[in-house]
Amino acid sequence: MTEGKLIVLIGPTAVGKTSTSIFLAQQLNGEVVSADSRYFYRGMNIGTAKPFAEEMEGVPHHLIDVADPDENWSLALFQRKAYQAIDEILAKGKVPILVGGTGQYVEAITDGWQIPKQRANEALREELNRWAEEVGTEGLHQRLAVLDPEAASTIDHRNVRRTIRALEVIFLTGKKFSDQRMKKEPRYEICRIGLNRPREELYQRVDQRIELMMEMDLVKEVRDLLRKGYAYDLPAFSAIGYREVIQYVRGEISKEEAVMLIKRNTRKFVRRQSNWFKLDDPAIRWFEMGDANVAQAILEYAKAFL
RNA sequence: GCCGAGAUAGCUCAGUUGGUAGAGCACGCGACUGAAAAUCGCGGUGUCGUCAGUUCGAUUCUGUCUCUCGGCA
Repeated sequence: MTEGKLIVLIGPTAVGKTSTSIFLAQQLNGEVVSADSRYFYRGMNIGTAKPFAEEMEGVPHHLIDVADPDENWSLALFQRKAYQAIDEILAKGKVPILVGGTGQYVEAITDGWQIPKQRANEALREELNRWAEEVGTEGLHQRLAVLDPEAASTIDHRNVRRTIRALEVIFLTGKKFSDQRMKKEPRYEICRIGLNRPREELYQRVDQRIELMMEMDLVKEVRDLLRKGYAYDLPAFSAIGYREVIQYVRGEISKEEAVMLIKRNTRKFVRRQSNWFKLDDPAIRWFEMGDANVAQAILEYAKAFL
């Protein structure tokens, strides 16, 4: 028994999710729930390509500008807030449209992820990081292999970050990480709509978008954030565009290098995103954004689902 | 015009005491459960500038030509 119908719009950065989602919401009496890990943060607008208020054309958006850059959001917190937003929209008799972006976050909703309850513990993470420097990442991973062989087998031995998270959960809960990480039936009946474009075209759009970001003065946006007192090494500033501009602002690289790096890293990001949303996934109905009347075709498909 | 250095993967370059080659980046693929725009793994890629000589065998040695970059006129 699901709690309602959910439309999920997925696809890589710069494919055209924003305009499609707003069009769908207008046509279907819907509201947008963002599944983009960088839209949470207030003041991070240009570099994240966050939709502007005018662009939204009155369509309500959820989970955008809900935190300051020094508040650390997470998968579990996102999941809770997203469920809440979706349920509220359904209660109003409207159509929720989840739009992302962040593959892990989308999947947590669409695949009913049961996330280990243990929250992040910075002190322990620091301690484990120091330990990793002593015994090496291999040593850390071997420790995990002893405590939770199943988790160890799914985490690469050189991936310190994921190894540390698994150890953190085990140390703090006294239970295996692999036993606390599960999937249940999704809470909603889901219609997955994938937006696609040829890679080459996507890369071109990415490059153009980045030039535009520089014209809109991303550098000033970053300077303003730092001037407000936010530390340059906040997790939120690991976002593409921000970390490179921060390097530039701190005099570590030239502006040209920063732009080049932003382009390069965004392309890599496109590829990593494509890993979550696969073209041969039978659960996703893909639409080519270059085609004529795509928006109409997507609308028809969504209507048939509802 | 002369002298010197160079020409090897899409790019920057390494290398082969002669047995047809390898790094980084780019590019492609994959993992992902409270940092995820994060973090990490796997994989191709080549007439080794031209023509000739020496050699069983040349990308490697010799000569030649072409081009590039320095310096000197």
